[in-house]
Amino acid sequence: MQKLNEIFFYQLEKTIKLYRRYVQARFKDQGFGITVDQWLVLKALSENTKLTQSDLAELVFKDKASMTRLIELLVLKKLVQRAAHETSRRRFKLTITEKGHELIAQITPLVKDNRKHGLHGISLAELQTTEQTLKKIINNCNN
Amino acid sequence: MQKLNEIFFYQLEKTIKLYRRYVQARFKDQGFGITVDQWLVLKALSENTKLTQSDLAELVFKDKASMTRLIELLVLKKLVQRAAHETSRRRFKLTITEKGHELIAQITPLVKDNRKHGLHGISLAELQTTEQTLKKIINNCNN
DNA sequence: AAATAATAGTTGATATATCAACTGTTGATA
DNA sequence: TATCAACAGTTGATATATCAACTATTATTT
Repeated sequence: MQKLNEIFFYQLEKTIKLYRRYVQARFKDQGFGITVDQWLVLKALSENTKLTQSDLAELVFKDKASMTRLIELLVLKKLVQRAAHETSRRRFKLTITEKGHELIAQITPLVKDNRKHGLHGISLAELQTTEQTLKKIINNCNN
Repeated sequence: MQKLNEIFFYQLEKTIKLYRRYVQARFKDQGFGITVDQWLVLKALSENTKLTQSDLAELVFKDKASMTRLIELLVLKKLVQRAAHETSRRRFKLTITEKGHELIAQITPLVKDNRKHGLHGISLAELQTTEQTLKKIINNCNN
């Protein structure tokens, strides 16, 4: 069998973990007291206010229980508010607070810069091929 | 800013998480009572007996404390043995037990099949480009 | 050789993730 | 409309990850 280091999926894992570590370190450096996952949820919510906790869980690849707790944290940090849902008493209406919007505004340049830094020196063609490969793998794993 | 779904690193994360989930499910289905991380450690050890716990931690992107506990589990499962190191009293000599070797032999076909399944329909050229992209990202994150 | 720094690994505290069982609510259907 | 299934979210138990502080040992410096 191939050595770990030569295995494609090992490299894939290595890449995303290093990138996450890089991003998390920058978040910390610059005094943003949130995790990458919390950021993803915040960003998803800012794109679409109608997302339920279950939707969010799926989006960031966690289960509902984890999402309950993650959102509790965002609420504790006063970045997100939970309110009664207009039509369903099962759901919550999740809204980003003023403080949350401020954080998003402040962190966005950093986030963009992280992506740019991570993708530095990679041509558009390479990137597109890579995206295509990822899509195929995603498909393969779903059946 | 782009939507989450259009962001390259989000796709990257999605890919590896789905693949992991896929592999873990197959491990479970077929009655292999180990996690993907435990498998990676076992495999790394089978490639190189001289690896220390710290080496292993770095290899699978965890810290030393996590590795201590992961190895404890492998020892409990009687897949790995800890013994005194020949030259250093700080280290352990980690060896794979007979049972461990058997597990490796049994799980290897499944592992190979998983990789094949995950990469189905991807050309060699695509794969190589993708690997190159990953390497560049890894480099970018390390400085 | 003595002092100091660096290394390998462990431990306890804490954070987070996952699972299964649960509540309450809504949707479907008979 | 009464029944039952599906759904949204929570909770407690448990597993795992991470951090910081620690011990013991080995390597380096002076």
